[in-house]
Amino acid sequence: MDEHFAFSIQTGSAEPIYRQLVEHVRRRVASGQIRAGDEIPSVRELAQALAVHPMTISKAYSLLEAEGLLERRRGLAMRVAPQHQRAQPAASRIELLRPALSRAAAEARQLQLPKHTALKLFEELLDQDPTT
Amino acid sequence: MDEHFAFSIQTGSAEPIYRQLVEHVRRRVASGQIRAGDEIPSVRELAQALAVHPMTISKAYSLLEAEGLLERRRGLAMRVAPQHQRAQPAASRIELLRPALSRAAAEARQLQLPKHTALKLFEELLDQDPTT
Amino acid sequence: MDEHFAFSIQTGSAEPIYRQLVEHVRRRVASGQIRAGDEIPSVRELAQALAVHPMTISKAYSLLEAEGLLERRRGLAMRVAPQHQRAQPAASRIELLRPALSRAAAEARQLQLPKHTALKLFEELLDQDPTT
Amino acid sequence: MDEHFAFSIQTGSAEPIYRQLVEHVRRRVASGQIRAGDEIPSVRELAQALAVHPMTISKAYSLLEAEGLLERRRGLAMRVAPQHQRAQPAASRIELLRPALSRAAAEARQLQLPKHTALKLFEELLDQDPTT
DNA sequence: GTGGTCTAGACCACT
DNA sequence: GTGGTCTAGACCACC
Repeated sequence: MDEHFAFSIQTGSAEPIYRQLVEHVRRRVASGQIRAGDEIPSVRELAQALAVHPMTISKAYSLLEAEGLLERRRGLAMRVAPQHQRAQPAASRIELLRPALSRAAAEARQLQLPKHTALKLFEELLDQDPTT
Repeated sequence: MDEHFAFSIQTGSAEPIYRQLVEHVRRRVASGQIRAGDEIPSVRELAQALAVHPMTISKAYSLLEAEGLLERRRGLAMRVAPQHQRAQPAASRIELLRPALSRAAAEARQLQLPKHTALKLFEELLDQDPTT
Repeated sequence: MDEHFAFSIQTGSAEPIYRQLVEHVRRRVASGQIRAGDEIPSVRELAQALAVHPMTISKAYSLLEAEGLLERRRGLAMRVAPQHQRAQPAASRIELLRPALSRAAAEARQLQLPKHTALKLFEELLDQDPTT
Repeated sequence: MDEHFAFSIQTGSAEPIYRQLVEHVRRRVASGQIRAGDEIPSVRELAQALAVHPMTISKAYSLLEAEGLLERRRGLAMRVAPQHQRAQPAASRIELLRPALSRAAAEARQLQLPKHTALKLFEELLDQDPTT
């Protein structure tokens, strides 16, 4: 299962690990890569796989549970809440992209970069190898 | 002079004030809006204008000095290092945009958004009111 | 651990405490007394041991991180960057001595002291009790 | 006269300009390069030559006057106090070198450099071009 | 006037 | 527990 999930985190990043996990899961669910009812890796399992403190994983899962995306089942692995909305339409998913893109746009303006230059870079980056 | 500089910070942001300042100045210099040799506002002056503690400003300035962008002159206002590269060409400035845009691209991929959808949003955001 | 580290500072000195710490750590690492991967004392711990404000320690550590010598790990103690050059060979360490010695040489010349006189004094001082 | 004096200061140094001047003069007098009765450049003259604020020069001169090395004469240029001890013997001059050399020795010990290595570097530096 | 250093202490975020 | 950020304010040094 770990392999299908392919959680990836960057310990050196400015973004805290638990938040990287939360947003990662949100996007996976929104895009339909993880579906309602799917089990997710246990805290310990994932903690070991990512070489992270279990409490960090736990915190992320708790937040996702609080927002109703995950569901805790006593003695069993957590799973994506069945009643949770499945893959959202692109029109809705796009809103999850807005914050990051809005920030990039603000920086581009401050740098006084021509619009086409910024767009060209973005297009290149969208085409890149997903591991980068 | 404050008006020409128009430093802007957001106190509620997750990004620390001192770092907002650092990156703000970097972009201003890279885009040529502040040029080599220009004096920057004094610590106290800017602190008062932004309603921030002087040490916060000082910390930002110190970091910019450490990276060679600002120059300290004892007893005088700091200024952009004269030997510093002036306004960088777009080809170079674009590199300052890459991190933010790279992150947005990664998110777009995770959301499995069609390329043109992401590009369209970015284009819209680039056209927006430069309130940031 | 404090004892092994034996950080020493002089509060009365003209050199600021945080800089004394920075250079102390640099030399310890260069000489191999502290090695890549070693943890350094926590900010609070060292602050208490030296009877100094924690922020002063923090400032020193931040500078060492900025130059890539220390590595920050969120929620954990900082440590010497693993990828950092371990103990440097004498040929390289000597460069860290050059500034202080260069200054002394300039003064000796201005004083028009015979070379052997200056050298003799230096030799004596090198033999002295390492109280510093 | 400026040429014979050849005051040299480094504005980028950590040592304040006024102190560089004070110690420069002390060493020149101690070594006999400037003798009792010699006139020194006026504040304005030297300030212009060094591109430094006149008050900085004035502060240095005042300190030297306070320690009895210089003498103020109304309406005339300051001069080295006639009663001031002329060139001091090497045995005495060496004491002026001790602080800088002591510091270098302490650093050499912390770097765990072999004695002969440090001595060799010092010897090289003593032989170097005085302008360095 | 300029910036620098340090202290005291609150509050936050992360592991 | 770890470090980070910020404020309030004192005191110093320099120009």
